[in-house]
Amino acid sequence: MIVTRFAPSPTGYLHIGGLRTAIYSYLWARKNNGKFLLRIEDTDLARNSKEAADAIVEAFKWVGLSHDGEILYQSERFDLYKTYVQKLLDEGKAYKCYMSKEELDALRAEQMAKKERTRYDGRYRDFTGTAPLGIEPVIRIKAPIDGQISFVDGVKGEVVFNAKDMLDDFIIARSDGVPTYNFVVTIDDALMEVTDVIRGDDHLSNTPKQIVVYNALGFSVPRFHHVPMILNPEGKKLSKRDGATDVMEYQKEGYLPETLLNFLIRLGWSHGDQEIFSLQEMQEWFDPTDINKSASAYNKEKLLWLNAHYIKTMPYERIIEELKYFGVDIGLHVRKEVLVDAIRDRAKTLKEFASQVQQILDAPQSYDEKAVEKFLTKEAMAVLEDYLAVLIAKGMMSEASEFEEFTKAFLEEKGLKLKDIAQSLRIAMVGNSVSPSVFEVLSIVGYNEVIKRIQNLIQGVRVES
RNA sequence: GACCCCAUCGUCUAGUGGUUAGGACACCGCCCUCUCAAGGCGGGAACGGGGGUUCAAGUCCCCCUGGGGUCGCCA
Repeated sequence: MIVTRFAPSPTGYLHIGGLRTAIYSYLWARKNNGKFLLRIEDTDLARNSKEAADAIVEAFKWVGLSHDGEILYQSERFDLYKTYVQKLLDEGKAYKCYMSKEELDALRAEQMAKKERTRYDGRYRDFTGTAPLGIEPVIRIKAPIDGQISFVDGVKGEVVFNAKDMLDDFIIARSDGVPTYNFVVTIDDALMEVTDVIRGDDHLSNTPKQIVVYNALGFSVPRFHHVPMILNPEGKKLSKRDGATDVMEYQKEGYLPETLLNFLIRLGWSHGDQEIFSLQEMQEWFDPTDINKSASAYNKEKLLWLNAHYIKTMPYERIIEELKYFGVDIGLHVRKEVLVDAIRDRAKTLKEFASQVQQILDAPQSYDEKAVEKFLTKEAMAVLEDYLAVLIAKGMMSEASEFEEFTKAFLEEKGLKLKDIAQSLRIAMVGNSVSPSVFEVLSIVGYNEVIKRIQNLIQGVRVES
C-alpha cells in the first residue's frame, strides 16, 4: 500500500510549488490505489491562521484534488507529541538544555566570526549538575556525532551526509513545550504510515535530522522524493512578486484547473513527447522516480497555450458554466453554441472569453476611431446603406449560413467583394475592426438587433461628419 | 563561509556509449482568409569549460565555472 501526504503550513495561500508536490503525491497514491492524506502543519501558533488553512482546502477543491480521510491538524496533537518527547527523555535519547537564547546567539556569532558552521555545542548533553534558575529548558535530541547518514532519494538518487557537518543536537521541544517541525513531521509521517514523502527539495537537508528521529523512536524510514523547485521566468526563485503564485489567482485570471494540473505536472516530468495529459493518463504514467533532478522555470506562454488548448476542446456546457464566474451567463442565448464556437479559438483565458462574448452581446457604445477612419469611407457607407435596405426588405434570418448566402448574393449583384462590406459591418456590430466571422456575429446578434446596430452606425457617423 | 543539490535550443523537455541531438511553447516566413485568431507547412535555435576512460561520450569519472538550497526555541 502506498501512502502519500501533502503537509502545508498555513502561513498563507497555496503556492503553485506546493500544488505541484501535492499533485505528484496525489497521482502516486491514486496510481497505486493507495491513500493521499492531508495534514496541516500548524505548530507555529504565532504565524498560522485558520483562514490560511481554509484557503488551502479551497484551492484543493478548485483543482479537484481529493484527499483521503480527515484533515489532520498538528495543533490538535500536542499531547501526543509530548508523549514521544517524554519517551526519548526517559530513554536517555533526549535531554534538557538550559542554554538561554542570548547564550545561543553569542555562540552563533562566535562561530560565524570563525567562519564555522553554526551549531549547538552539546554543552548540556551530559549535564548532571543543578539546573540554572529562571530558565525553562528546551529539549534536544542526541544526534550521532560522527558517521554518515545516507538514504536513497527517489529523485536525486543516493544522498550521503556526514553527521559531523550536518547534525547537532537539535531542539525537539521549545521551552514552552511546543514540539518543533522536524520532530512532529517524523512522528506524523510514521503514525500516518506514510510510505512516500514527496516534497520540495528545500527539505533535502532536513532529511538527515528526520532520520535521526525515526531511528530514535524506532520507526521505519519512508522513501523520500525531493522535487526541485519552480523558478520564475528569469530563473530565480519564484516569489510573491512574480505575480500569480497563489493557486486561486489562476481562477481569477481565467485559467482552468486542468490547465494548471497539466502545466504543473509537465514542469519537471515528462512522458516522451506528449504535452497534453488527461487525469487518467497522468495517473497511469506518473512515477516520482521520473521527476527531473533540476529546477525548472515557470513559463507563462506555455501555460497560456495549454489553457487555450483546453478552451478549444471543452464541451459547451462546461464553458457556459465557467463563464458565469466572470459574470457572463449565456445559458439562455438562442445561438449560444455558435457564440461559444466563434470565440473559443480566440480566447486564451476564460476572462478574455467573457469579455469577447460581452463585446458581441452588447451594442457598441462608441466606435473605434482608427477603424472608422480606415474603413468607413463614403463608398463603404453607401454600400452599407444599400445593404441595410435590402436586408430589411428580405425579412427574418437567423442562421449564420443564411446571412452568408444573403450577403454574398447582395455583393454579387453589386459586383462587389466581401472585403467591401465586411469591415464596415463588423464595426456596426462590435464597434471595431476585430471580431469573429461577421456571419457568425450577425447570427449571434440576431436579425432585429443587426438592423438596429447598422442604423445606429449610419446615424452616428453622419452626426460626426 | 560550511554542507548538500543541480547543469541539452530563450523556456519546458526527449535522450541511459554509436542519433543528421527529437518534440513542445515562444519567435520568424509562407499558405488559408471578411478582420483577429485558430489551423497547415517550413525555418533559425542547445549538449557551460577543461581534463580523463573508451575504437567511440550529451550520455561514465574528476576538476573548474555557473545556478540553487540548507545552516532558527520557522515550517
